[in-house]
Amino acid sequence: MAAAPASRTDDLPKQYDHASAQSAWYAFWLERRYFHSEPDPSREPFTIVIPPPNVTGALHLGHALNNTLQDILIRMKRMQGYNALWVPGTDHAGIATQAVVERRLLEEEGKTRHDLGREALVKRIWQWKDQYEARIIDQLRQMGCSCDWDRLRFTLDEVCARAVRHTFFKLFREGLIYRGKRMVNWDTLLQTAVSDDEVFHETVPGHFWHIRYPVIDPQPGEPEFVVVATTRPETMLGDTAVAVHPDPAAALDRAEATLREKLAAAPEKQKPEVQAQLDALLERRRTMLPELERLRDMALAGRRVRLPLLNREIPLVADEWAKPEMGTGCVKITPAHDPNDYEVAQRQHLPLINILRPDGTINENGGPYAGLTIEEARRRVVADLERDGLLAGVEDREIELAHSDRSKTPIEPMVTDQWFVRMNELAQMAMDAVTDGRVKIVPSRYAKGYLDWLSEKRDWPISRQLWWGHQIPVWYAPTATEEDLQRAFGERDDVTWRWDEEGRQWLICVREGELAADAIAGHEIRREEDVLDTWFSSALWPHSTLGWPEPTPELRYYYPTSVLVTSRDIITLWVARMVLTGLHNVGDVPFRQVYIHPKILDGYGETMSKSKGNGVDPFDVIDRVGADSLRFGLAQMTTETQDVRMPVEFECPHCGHLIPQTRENRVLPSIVCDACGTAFSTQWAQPGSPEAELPRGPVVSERFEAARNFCNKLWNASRFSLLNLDGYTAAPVRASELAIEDRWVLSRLSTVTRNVTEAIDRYRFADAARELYDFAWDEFCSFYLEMVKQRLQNEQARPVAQRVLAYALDVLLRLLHPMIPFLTEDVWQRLAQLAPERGLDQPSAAAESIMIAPWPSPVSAHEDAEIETRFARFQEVLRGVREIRSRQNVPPRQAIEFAVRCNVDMAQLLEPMIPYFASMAGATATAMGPEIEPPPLSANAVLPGAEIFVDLKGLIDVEAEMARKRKELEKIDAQIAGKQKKLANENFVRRAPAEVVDRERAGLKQLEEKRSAIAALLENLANSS
RNA sequence: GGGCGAUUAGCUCAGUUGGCUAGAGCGCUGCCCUUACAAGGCAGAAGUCGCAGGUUCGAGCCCUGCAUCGCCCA
Repeated sequence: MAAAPASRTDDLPKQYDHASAQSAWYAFWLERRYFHSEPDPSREPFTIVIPPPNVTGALHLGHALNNTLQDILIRMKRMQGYNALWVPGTDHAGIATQAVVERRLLEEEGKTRHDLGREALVKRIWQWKDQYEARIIDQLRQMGCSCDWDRLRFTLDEVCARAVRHTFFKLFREGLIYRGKRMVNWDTLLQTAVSDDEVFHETVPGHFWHIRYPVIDPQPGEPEFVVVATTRPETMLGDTAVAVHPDPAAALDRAEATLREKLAAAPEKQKPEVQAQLDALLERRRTMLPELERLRDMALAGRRVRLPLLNREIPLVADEWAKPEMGTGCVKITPAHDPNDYEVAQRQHLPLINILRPDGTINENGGPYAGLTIEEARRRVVADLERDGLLAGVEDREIELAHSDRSKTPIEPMVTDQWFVRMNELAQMAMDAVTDGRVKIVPSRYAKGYLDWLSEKRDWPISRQLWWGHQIPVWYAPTATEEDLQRAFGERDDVTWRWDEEGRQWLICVREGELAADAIAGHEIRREEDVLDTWFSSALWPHSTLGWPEPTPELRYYYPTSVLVTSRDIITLWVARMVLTGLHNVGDVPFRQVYIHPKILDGYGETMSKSKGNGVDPFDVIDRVGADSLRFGLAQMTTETQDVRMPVEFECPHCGHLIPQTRENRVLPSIVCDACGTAFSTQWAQPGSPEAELPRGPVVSERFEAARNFCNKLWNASRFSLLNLDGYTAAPVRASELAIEDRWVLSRLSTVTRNVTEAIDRYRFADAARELYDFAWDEFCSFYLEMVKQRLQNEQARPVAQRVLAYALDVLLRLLHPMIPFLTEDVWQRLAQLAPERGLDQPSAAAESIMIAPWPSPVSAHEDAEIETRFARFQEVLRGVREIRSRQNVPPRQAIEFAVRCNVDMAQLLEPMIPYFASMAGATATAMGPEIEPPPLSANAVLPGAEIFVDLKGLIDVEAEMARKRKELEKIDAQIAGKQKKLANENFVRRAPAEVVDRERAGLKQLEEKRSAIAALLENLANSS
């Protein structure tokens, strides 16, 4: 037998070196172009398009999870023989990216975007994009993602831009895109509209001002003033009416009825509170109703009030928006700056007066207040009202104030010109695709939110007042006639136009390229400056990345894609819109399935995000535990219903101490280690600041340690196998040559293969990971390797043992490869050197890389129930022997003897395992069978159908053993009592299924046997002491 | 206010069709540096399954209500 060359063992360290495996094998895969896919009609495609990460910043663990799951799917399908394509790319993320770059511009150079100008700012953002795209790609590669990098796309690149232009043009020509005035959330800092989902609400202390509006020519008996209340007094400059409820009595009745119901239903301790509300309402009715009804009559009579400060006459209108149970019962109407008031204005045909400039200062409609900021205007308006005696009072009040997510400044609602996509038919198409099953959402509960949201069919606002994005391809021609347009563009089918009644101008849309300012002779045209919402380009992602609108071979072959893997918060914003544009542009759904995975939360249950400071860079985890452990850990956590909660720690770079991350320290630029007292920096350290000079403390989580330990276990199991494959020869292995442990491990392997494949196919990643973890650790390592050791030392048995071991390891590595790509490839390549040809029936050359090796299939011929039963028995007895050894403190080195009392069948089952008791528990079996006489001084363990006696010849601590046995008896008595009670229940015996009753009876019998065995031993011990 | 989910050992989570004497990893305790692995081995302790009702022979699981937390929508 040849000794292993020294170099080989040196090459196999006792701990898995993830860093070297990662750098070596990713380069190898790239070099072999395994990630690349070309259309090939002879093979079935399996396609995933990446949810493109924002170039705003680097990836965190949420992205790591998302991409790990995609890679697991892609790698398994590739091994299964599909032509697997994973299209990578990034998203320009309009407002988010522009906002970061603008913020830095201001912080570092004190400049605004207007100082720089559009072209220069966009250039800067491209630089940012290049930097972060590279970073993101690097992160994905470090994680081992097998993306086809030749097909990398960016939502603003030429290919995607062309798809955007064609889509816009098509929708515009079909009349599905229109321009109109809408109430938007205006961010006065960034000077753009932001969508509802970019707005967060915060409760802030504020005031409630009561203002008197003088009634013009009040009739006798009528009040001289109408009092309104507002939290935003400066908006009065844009008031165009005051509203009062058309039937205040009925409205109060309804409010009263609601409160009475609530009172009846309220729990006792809340009753007083509700009662107080009711009393207040009744009081209000008594004191205020007559006045409100009088105001209502005045409104119907066309009475007007004078708007203070500006002296504008505005009508009193009757509208249900005025709530008699709230405030003064009257409400001022500012249609251009309040969404509800806007609706009132639509109903009552009131004019809109916009009082704001884009930067949030008051415009010329604000008269003497023009040019002031909102805050200044508010102070002046309040002061002036007070001077004129028109301020009726001020209350302190908490108000829910909308803030922009991007700039963190208060949102001003404002009516502006915006562009929209008409959703009616498009939304219906997208709904149908899910209801009729062309798109399957997994888990299915998420389909509800998708359908509910689409069913509202709200038009999609697509314009953004930004510079970073796809500029809307529309030119305005306010002076031209239709004849002019006809003359200029009548010959072109790539130009289309439409009359904008509201803006009194022609809108001209061009499919590609630009229109010159003098494209229409004698008229000047001007391009729309707004850009499209980022989601407009993301919505096209599954087909734009494949080359649409060109009828490319890729589009024909890979579309529809197989599955989209994403997180639930963008089901509506993104998934729904992809379905809709896919159907409209290509005529088919973009993907067959949508898999929604969990979110990663921090220790407080908050979503992980960079901006919050609780984001974890996958690099930190990879650096500490390796990409394989990161991936396997994430897969283990991906369960069906639960989000992943992950408390994280800072690792002190000086002493390695872990400091839990808290809400307080997670935003600090530097932290002082509480173990060694030395400071280190965090992700918040500004470049150039003193903190940035400190060594950086990575953020890590203990939750990856189990996966790390597992990878190390696998490494060592592989190491053992490799060290024992010297002299390996390939040859067919006949069934008759297989040892018990071979047959057992092959049987288990087949079952595991089936379960893992099914679990991954059903997106049950945690199940698949657990199946592999348990098998690899508890069966392959703890039993198979332990048992095969003996045969590997034996000249005769060695060749077959090596063949089975090489085969079993080979299959296990392949099953693990999608989750643990680097380690499995590393071992695969080493295995190839020792055992290049592997297999049981017909050994053949192994694939040159595990990445392209075939995915294992279950082998029914290997599944053997009898062997598995025998093993289960053996494992139980082994555990019994070990337990006695441990509880009697018999040192591991000291040999012991044991006997098993059991029936003949079981004795036969156990007989062949006798050598393994010796090697695995240091125990010699002296006898097995029904007629065993226990040694005089022994400890026992009672199993179903077997009793184990370990001969302790004077070593035994009798008192301890007796105490232990008494305790055990108590426990069993309780269990027996439970079962007896159950079986005494006639209802149970009569109504439960027979098999359940039988099982209970058998269980009781077993317990009783166990009880008497223990009682007998106790007596024996008592006598012998 | 509406919808979806969660609540199981100190921590992080499994638990399929109701049959459970409720499992795992980490942590904890005891023994062991046994030539694959101390990131390991063997053994052990630890749970009123959020609370209150209900259905059922039987509930961690099904139903109702409540509490707390999270997400989405208004």
